[in-house]
Amino acid sequence: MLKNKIKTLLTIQSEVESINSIALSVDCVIFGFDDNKLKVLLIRSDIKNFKGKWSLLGDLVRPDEGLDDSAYRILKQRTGLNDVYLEQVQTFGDLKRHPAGRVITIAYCSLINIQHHKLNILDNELHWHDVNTITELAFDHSKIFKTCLEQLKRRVQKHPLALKLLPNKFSLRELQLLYEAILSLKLDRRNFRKKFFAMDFLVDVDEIEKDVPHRPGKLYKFDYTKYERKKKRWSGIDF
Amino acid sequence: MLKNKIKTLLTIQSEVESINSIALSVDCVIFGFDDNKLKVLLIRSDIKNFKGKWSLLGDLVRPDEGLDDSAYRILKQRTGLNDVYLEQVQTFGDLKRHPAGRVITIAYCSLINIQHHKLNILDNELHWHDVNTITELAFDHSKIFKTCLEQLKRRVQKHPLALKLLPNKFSLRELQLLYEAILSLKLDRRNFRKKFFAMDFLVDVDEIEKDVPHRPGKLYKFDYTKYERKKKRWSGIDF
DNA sequence: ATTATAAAGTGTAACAAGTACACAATTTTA
DNA sequence: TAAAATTGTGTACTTGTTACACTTTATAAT
Repeated sequence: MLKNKIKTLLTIQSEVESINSIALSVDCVIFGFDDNKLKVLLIRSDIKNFKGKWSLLGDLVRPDEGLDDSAYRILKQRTGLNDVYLEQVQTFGDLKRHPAGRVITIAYCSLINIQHHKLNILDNELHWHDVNTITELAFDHSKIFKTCLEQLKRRVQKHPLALKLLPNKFSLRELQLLYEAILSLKLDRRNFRKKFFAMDFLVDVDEIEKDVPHRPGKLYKFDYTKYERKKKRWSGIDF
Repeated sequence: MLKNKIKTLLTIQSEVESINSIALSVDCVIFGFDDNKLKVLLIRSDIKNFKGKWSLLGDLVRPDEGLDDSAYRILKQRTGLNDVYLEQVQTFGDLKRHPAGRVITIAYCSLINIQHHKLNILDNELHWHDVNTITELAFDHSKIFKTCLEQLKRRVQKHPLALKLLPNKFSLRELQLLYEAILSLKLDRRNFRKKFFAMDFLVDVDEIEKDVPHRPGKLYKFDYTKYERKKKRWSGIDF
């Protein structure tokens, strides 16, 4: 009996090594916007080789969950948020990327509103980092982060994604500072406003900014319904 | 001692069951251009559930090979070609996408010159299909194919990828027919030529078309070196 | 040889989109 | 009440995109 059990287990061991020895994880690049800076949420690595280094938030994919579900689970666990913007970006599978063996990871990009009332980063191993001060991260996370940031830069120029980083109501100054932070460049205020108004997705909520040490600006919200309608009407080649 | 061994093996068993029971494959969407039509290379599925259905070319990723390497291996095996354009597109991991269990797959898009002298599709289970006549494919391959085709449409508008589908020397008519096939629209000949010449990457090879039943056009080749140089100079936000 | 056919090769005007740029009005703070 | 900070607004210029027609050159058919 015992001999049999050992035999079975040895078979499994060999399967692990020969067939199934690729593990699969998801890593999330979670962006936020605070203090007029684009930030990314990182956690201190607890893995021996990278002790003390910062890393992306990730976990192994469970055999019974979809890939997106896995990313949503990680986000929910770490931020408490449920309905967030999430997009798969790229899969990374270099042979040596993980010291524990062959682990390939699917990178997701997430955009969250850092001021969201439900957002609570309790874990003090977690920290929001200015994207411009990111240097070395654990594993190949620098590469993953760079890839996601570049994709974000590309995407915000064609889609109104960036708004996911702002509160529901925002001023045009906030919106412009956000774009400037993401793209790391200065934009012309008049042209920026003209462009956004021309899109016709901003709704004047008839309120003004509070607690600003200067003339307050009007607040707007983004009409996602209108946007989705218009997007469908284009349907075809899109960017 | 024995007890210890069993313990180790049991740990491994539990890892297999809880963590590691996801298999990983690569599927290639291989595009070609022939008879003024955009084509995709498919193979008849040998899997029971999809007997007779066409499917993309894929294989399991080996534990000791990189993801791109895996895709290159598949291409080499099936087409005999070595240096082809390859790009990772997206990873698909729906729970029920494969009848044999949990298999997640990384989709690659490849562009090859169908007239390449080294290209030989010996296997008669392989066939080039007009992309416009693709209906139902095995597994979730219709979805994967659609995703890759859409990405191709987007990419060719900003990058000169499509040229990988043509022979080294080509006429402007061939080039335009190629773009029209990919984007499924008609383009204005004068504007098309103007745009391409303005890019300044086409080199007149001082030859003309042969065996065409009309006035032959000049042949050009694409200056990749010049293109790469210019691309680096933009380096920053790119599409 | 002559003619029909098929596509090559070429430029300009109209329109749309993007950029550069300056001043008066409003609110807070000192 | 003056200074600071930012809102709010329009126009001229430049660049890119689209629409559009005729002459030339080679082949194929008669």
